Amino acid sequence: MNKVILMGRLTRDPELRYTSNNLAVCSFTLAVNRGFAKQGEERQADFIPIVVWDKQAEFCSKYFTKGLQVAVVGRIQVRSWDDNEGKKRYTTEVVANEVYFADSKKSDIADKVQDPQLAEPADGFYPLEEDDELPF
Amino acid sequence: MNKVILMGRLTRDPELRYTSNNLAVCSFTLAVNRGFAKQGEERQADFIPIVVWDKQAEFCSKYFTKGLQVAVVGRIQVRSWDDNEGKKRYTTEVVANEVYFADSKKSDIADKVQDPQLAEPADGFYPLEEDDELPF
Amino acid sequence: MNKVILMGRLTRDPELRYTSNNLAVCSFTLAVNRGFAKQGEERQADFIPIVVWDKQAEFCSKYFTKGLQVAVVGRIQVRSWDDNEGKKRYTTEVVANEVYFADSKKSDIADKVQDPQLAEPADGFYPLEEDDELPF
Amino acid sequence: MNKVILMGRLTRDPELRYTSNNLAVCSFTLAVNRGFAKQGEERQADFIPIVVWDKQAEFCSKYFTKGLQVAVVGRIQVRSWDDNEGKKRYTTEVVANEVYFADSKKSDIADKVQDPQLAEPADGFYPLEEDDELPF
DNA sequence: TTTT
DNA sequence: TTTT
Repeated sequence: MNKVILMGRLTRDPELRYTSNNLAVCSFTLAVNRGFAKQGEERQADFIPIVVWDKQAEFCSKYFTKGLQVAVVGRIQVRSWDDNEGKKRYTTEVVANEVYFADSKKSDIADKVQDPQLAEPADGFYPLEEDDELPF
Repeated sequence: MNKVILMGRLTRDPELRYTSNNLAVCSFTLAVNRGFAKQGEERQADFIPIVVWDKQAEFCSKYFTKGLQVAVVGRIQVRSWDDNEGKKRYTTEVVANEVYFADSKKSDIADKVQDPQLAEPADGFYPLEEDDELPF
Repeated sequence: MNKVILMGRLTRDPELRYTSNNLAVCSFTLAVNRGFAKQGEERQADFIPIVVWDKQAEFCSKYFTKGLQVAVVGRIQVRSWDDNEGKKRYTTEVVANEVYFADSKKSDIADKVQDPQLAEPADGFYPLEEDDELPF
Repeated sequence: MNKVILMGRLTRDPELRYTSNNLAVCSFTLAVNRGFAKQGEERQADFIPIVVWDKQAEFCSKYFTKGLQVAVVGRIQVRSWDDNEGKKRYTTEVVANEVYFADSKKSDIADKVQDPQLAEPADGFYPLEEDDELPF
């Protein structure tokens, strides 16, 4: 079991790319605030990279914008890679398989969108093919 | 482990009451929409009763109103009681110990509220005393 | 958003039935303990009804037994029905779309099971047809 | 909102340390398997670093061992630091505030342990003091 | 008894 | 590199 639920704001507009296999991947960072502000201090936040695949990727790319408050459900993924000195590095991101508007005005969209594909979110363990590597 | 995360809208203004022990309890119902709308159909929803205790109860009572979109984290609780024919009945509710605005405009409040008590949410298994029965 | 994560023990062997549409449905109750025991007291528990559909239903029926510790991920569903006096009654259950062994010995099974269908859990909002009513 | 729920096995015995402020911190890595095995392939896993504070830290250090299956609830935390070339690096971990045995035999312990302190898990935003930096 |  |  590997479940993550986040609510936060996009730090930038999302980026949409395609794998060599022509599968859509959308990426953005969520600023997730921690608790309430302390007297005289700014609220702290965690900046968490999110990756979304396929139909959901296109949905995010179309409707999400910088500053928008959204909620996502997904799983934590830890990828390892070698830096240019040949040292092993680790990248952690949240692979989201459900995305929501957490914003009054925008959440009306969900009432209008009727793409049946969107009603069946890709499951948490997306069946990536050998060549469906992340394009970044 | 017993964890529930919901996002939905209040079907009415919340109700604030006090136990005989003078502990605040706030209750409301969340309408949680299911997936996306089918062509020509209305979106379906689950109507889920929420209970919040103590400081958080007063917070909800103060800031939450009918129609507002909010998110809650809590646990499922099943209470049994006897109806007037002496038959055992079951009531299921979500006891929330974290509450959030899922609404752009209202979520500004979190940046301004500085009650340190609110920064330490009551934990999921609230140490209710013998006489801290639900007042409803 | 409507997300539930539970870990607990089956109070009985699960029951497997089929809808008129021949879709498998498995149901059981999870006893989910609350926190730790108080001195001299028994641990309290919530008894939460679980419903599982399709392939996952058959999986549960095959491998789950009374007393086994398992974990489930799903959503809360509130169904209304009329009792024999014509009064509206409400039933709350958790519709699980991911199920796990939370038990050392049994969790080995997951290493051996290779049904690709099981790797793609039905999503949270199962597309029930008009006649896929719960058979109970 | 920042919620993580994981179930997996410890890759090593946990490590217990103390901050300069004498607060206990326990750290370990969870191997969380992804879905089911593919034909002829090994199951893949994510290796996720976990941090636990205070009473819970001492609990984990006492009862958790390499290979044990456990479940945790917490939040994702992203820390930044400067490497020895002065480059900004990011470390992601899960700060757990609830820990459970997901293992038949060990979960009996929870029935016996009666430390009231353990019944009140530290909340997700632990009020770390200025000098309660992670000791690693 | 239900929200947008 | 960060959001309100």
